[in-house]
Amino acid sequence: MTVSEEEDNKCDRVMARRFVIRQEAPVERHHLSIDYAKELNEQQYAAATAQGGPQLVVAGAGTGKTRTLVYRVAYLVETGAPPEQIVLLTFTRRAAAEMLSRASALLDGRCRRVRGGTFHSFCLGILRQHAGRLDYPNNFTILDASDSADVIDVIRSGLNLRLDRKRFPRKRTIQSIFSSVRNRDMSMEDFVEARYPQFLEFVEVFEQLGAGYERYKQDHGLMDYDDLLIKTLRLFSEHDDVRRSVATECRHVLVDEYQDTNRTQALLVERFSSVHGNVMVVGDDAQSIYRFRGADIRNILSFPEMFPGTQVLKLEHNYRSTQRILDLANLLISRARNKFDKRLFTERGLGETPVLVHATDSRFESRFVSQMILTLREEGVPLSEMAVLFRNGFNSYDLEVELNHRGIPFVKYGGLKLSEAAHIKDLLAYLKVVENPMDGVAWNRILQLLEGIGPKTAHQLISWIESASDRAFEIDESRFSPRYIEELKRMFAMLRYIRSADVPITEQVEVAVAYYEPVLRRVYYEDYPKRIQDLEHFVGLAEGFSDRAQLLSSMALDPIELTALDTETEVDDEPPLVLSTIHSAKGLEYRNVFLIRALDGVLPSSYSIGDADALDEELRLLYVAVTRAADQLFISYPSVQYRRSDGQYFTSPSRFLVDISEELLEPGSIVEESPDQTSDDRDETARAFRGLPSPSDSSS
DNA sequence: ACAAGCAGTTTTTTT
DNA sequence: AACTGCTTGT
Repeated sequence: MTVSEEEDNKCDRVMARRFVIRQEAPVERHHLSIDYAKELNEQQYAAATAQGGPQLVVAGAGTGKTRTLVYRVAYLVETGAPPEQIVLLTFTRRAAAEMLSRASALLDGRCRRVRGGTFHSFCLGILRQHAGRLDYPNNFTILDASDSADVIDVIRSGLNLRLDRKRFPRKRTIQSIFSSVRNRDMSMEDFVEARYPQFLEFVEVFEQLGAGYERYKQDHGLMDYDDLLIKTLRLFSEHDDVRRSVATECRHVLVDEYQDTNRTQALLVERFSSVHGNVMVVGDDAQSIYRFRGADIRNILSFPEMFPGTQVLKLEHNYRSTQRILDLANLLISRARNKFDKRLFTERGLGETPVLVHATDSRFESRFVSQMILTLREEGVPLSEMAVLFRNGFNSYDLEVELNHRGIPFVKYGGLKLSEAAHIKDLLAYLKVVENPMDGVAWNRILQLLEGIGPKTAHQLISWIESASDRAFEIDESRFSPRYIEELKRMFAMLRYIRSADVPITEQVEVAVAYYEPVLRRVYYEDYPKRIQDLEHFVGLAEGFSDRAQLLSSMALDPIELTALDTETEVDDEPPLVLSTIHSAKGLEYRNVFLIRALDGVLPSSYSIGDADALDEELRLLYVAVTRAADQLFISYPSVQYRRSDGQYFTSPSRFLVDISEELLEPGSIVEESPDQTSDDRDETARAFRGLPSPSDSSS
């Protein structure tokens, strides 16, 4: 590690460093097993076979971005890059896995060893190796957003704030403020002033809380999502030898969805590629939809400045959608305040005009969607080639009931995650304290599940556990109240067993579940059967992991959708219909797309009204939804909705959709045939909906 | 002093 | 469904 030192001082401005890379000798085409020029269009070919150096690929929706990246990986491997030195950073684990399996299929598995994943998981791997350099134990545990909020809550109660009846923000809000500030290079004060002016008086308290939060994590071996990125960056700047050795192993860095990276991620990309200088980022400024989480559109716009010598490539030929869908998409995006001078074109033909369907209420909307889906399936469209999209996870509850009722199998992406359900969090907490006995949040959770232990006692017990870390999991009977001592002993016995060597991970989970089940029955006496089912699924899931640490980090970084489990167990041969938030549908395509709840206040979200930038992002979100559709797009909205406070109320359709000409977006209404007109009148499904009205029946 | 239970409020989007 | 604040019970 001393070798590096004399060079270090010369180049402390890492950002400006430029490396000249000798280009690899051009490879003649007949040596390659894939005919890239034939498989790709001219623009895609240029991107896939580009030589080293920084490359920015601006790719509109449906222009074969994924395909290009897949061929890029194959090309790099074929032309001699060691697969394990190619790093493919994507937005979700799912995306990485899909791309790598497609690339592997092209080259008989030779791409298997390509490293791929999210920024967070890639950084986790680096940190696990070098945590010691940051005074962290290498078995540090990861806090998800609600764990962080719990830590913040602990700090807050420790601070003994005198609030004189002023409303202090909820722990969740504070957590998101902290995260936003750290992801944005902004001062706490500026951010709070801009986003939460009502809390401006608390800025000092926030600063104090934030400092306490950082200290607590450091002292207890905990990292939150932001730490995974920020601490990696810090590791690199404080230990240049680490930066160099990591970057040496990153011969080619490929980044998907670059428009949704934040400042930290952009800096990480720069560090990763700081030895070889081969970095290709792919993105579409029109599809930037993660501003709320710190994504900075300037990353993609100023990429060429950050990486001098960047070659910019564009993909504009859309292969996904028919022209009428693109016409609508182009119109929508042209109304964004920041105009994007990109116009998608297709050779797929005109196709069907997108429809805007008005439903009287959400039940009608659900019935319309289910009925159309059944009709389309009868016409030969597989369920899995159709998707229902919506703004918020809970927008599909009505529809889910209807789909269950009709026996239509579905998976939902973007709803509640398995690891976010309270009972799974409880179970994971047992494993977490065993993995990291300093994890006070996890202790707090499981201690309060015992009868007779509330916040105060839990707090005392945790202080005792922390001070006795060497004798952790042993109990000295005399110190504890007889009210809960027996329960406590039972729990510690269970934890000691899980902790003992040579217990396979599945057995650890089984033991924890066996212990936890009676607790669950008591705490969730109202709805425990469903929760017990989830636990059983979870036991099965544990089999896929080699050890506890792996299971825990995977649960934090790659959460499993709660509903995905239900459908997995059904012995349905038919791949299910997809329900998804628009965010989770990013990068995917479907033949038929239903966008439901296209209401003002939902899409655009009521939170964005009054903020021009936020509204713009909602518009891009709509653009993303529209461009998922290949063949047909149905947008629908109910004109009456419920609200707990004032019952039913009238709604208005999304402001983005009201003034669009009927040429581009055809209005439709739902007609219910009276039951006696049909042969099978008792059957609900026999009532036909006419989703696509002929011009004559638009009388209502 | 602390735990537990009840009622009313509040929910974006995600690693 | 989860969180907060309030009341009651030990």
